[in-house]
Order: sequence, then C-alpha cells, then structure tokens
Amino acid sequence: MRVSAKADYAVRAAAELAAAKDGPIKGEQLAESQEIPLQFLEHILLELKHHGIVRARRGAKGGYWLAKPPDAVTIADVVRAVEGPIAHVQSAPPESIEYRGNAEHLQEVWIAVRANLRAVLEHVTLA
Amino acid sequence: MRVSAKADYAVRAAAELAAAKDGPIKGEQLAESQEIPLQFLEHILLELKHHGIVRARRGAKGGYWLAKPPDAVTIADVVRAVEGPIAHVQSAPPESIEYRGNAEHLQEVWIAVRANLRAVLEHVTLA
DNA sequence: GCGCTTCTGACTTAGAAGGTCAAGAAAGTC
DNA sequence: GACTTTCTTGACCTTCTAAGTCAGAAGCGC
Repeated sequence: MRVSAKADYAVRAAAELAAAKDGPIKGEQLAESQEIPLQFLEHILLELKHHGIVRARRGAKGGYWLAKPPDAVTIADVVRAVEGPIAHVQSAPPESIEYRGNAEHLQEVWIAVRANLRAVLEHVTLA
Repeated sequence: MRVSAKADYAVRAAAELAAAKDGPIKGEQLAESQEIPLQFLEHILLELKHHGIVRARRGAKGGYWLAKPPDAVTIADVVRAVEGPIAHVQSAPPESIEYRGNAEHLQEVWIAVRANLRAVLEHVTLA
C-alpha cells in the first residue's frame, strides 16, 4: 500500500518529458532537474521505453522523449510499466482469490480498493 | 501499490473474530478456517493486540476476541496495525515531499490517491 | 573515426516478506 | 499443586524486492 521510489521517479521523469517541447532530453538533464541518481534513472527510462511510453536516441543530440502526446499517457500507465499490476493481493489479482468462511466479502473490498485507485491514476494524465 | 499477505491475513482473521459471538476463539481455529500458517498468524494477532484491536487470554478456554464491536473497527485500522501508514511515497507522507520543476502537481496526485484509498478502507467495517 | 549518449547485464547492500522453531509465562482444570 | 492449554516472545531462516553502482557495448551525428 505504498508508492515506491521507482514509481515516483518514473512519473517525475515522465512529467519532465511531457513539459519539454524542443527535441530529446538527456538522461543527465532529467536526473539533475528532478534530483534522481543518474544510473538508476536510466534503468527506469529503459523500462519505460520497453513499455512504449518513451522513445530514445543515443549519440550526440540524443536523449529521451515521450512516445505519445502528454494527454494520452496516464499516471497508471507509467506506474504499471515500472511496478507491474496495481493493487494486487498477495501478487494475484483480487478477483482470482477465493475467500472462505466469514471473510467472503473481503474480495469485494479489495476490488473496490482497486477501482478507486484506478479512478485516480487512470484519469490523470501527464498533461 | 499492492496488498501484502500479512494485511490480507490480518483482515481475514479479524473478520472471523467479528463473526463469532460465543467467547474467545483459539489461534488454531482461526488458522484452520482461513488457511493461514498458525505461527505466522499468532505473530499477526499479537500485533493486532498491541494496537488495541483484539484482546486475548491464555490458558484453557483462552483465545482471541475483538476489543471493540465489529462496526467500530475499519479495514484501515487493521491494515495500519500490521503494515503501517497507508499510501506513503518513498516511506514518507505525500504532503511532506517537495516536488520541483515540472513535477509540481504530482504531490496533489498522491494526496488524491491516498484520499481515495481511505474513502474505501475507513468506510468499510468488519461488520 | 571520434565523441557523445543510450543500452545492457552483472553486481551490491539493506531491508522486508513470509515464514519456522523453541522456550517461557499465564490461566484454567482437577 | 500438578498438569494441560494457549498465548507470548525472541531468535532464526530463506527468498525476494528496493534502490542503487559499475563497467562495458553499441548506436548516432558529425
């Protein structure tokens, strides 16, 4: 029930990319402006790239940029890319768990929790 | 952003206690009916006891019971007892984090996330 | 070909998750 | 008072994740 440093960093970096309009931004620049350890940030950016959220080019004049317009990328997209599925219980989706005895209604509670989380995270975009 | 086994177990045990009305329930009984490893469960129950959520008596005819009526105990109470504060970012409450540059609005997002989580967890009681 | 920057994998250190084990202390029963 | 039951506590264990660090390879622009 907590937000990891990695997820926080990822969203911050994405927000920074969303704001920049002139060409690719270097990892070093992102690391500085958001005070994130450079090497760690680059691993995160790589994961974001593999999930199709950012694009990158190496070499001089290289850097990172968003693959989609900022209003098409939600916080949930970014968090899921680095942390995996949201609101899983014991590493499984809540609807796949069987509760017995007097704990039967608990499943509905966890599903409601996930729904409310999504309501926020999938509604807010980088824009 | 996930629910640990410990939190899940704690709520299930609490739900079981909430449903029983005739005297204390043994740890072994709870472990069996909810399929939770006994020794692990007893550690959890101890934590719940320290947080004033359950009471216990040892010896023959001993066992655990809720310290308060079921409609006065929320899921949030139980989860906080075993997992600590809900929806912290990097182990700190969201309002204590300083975001700079283009990530400024992120703080509001995390606070909204926490508010929505609380809306569910503090509203649902064991009853 | 050279310098710049991303890409990748291997490694590290610390702490949490998810338990297990064994001894001790209190309460009830006979 | 002896005995049993059940909670209490602390120590230990294994596996995984968090949060980084390091070194080198590979692609890009000029």
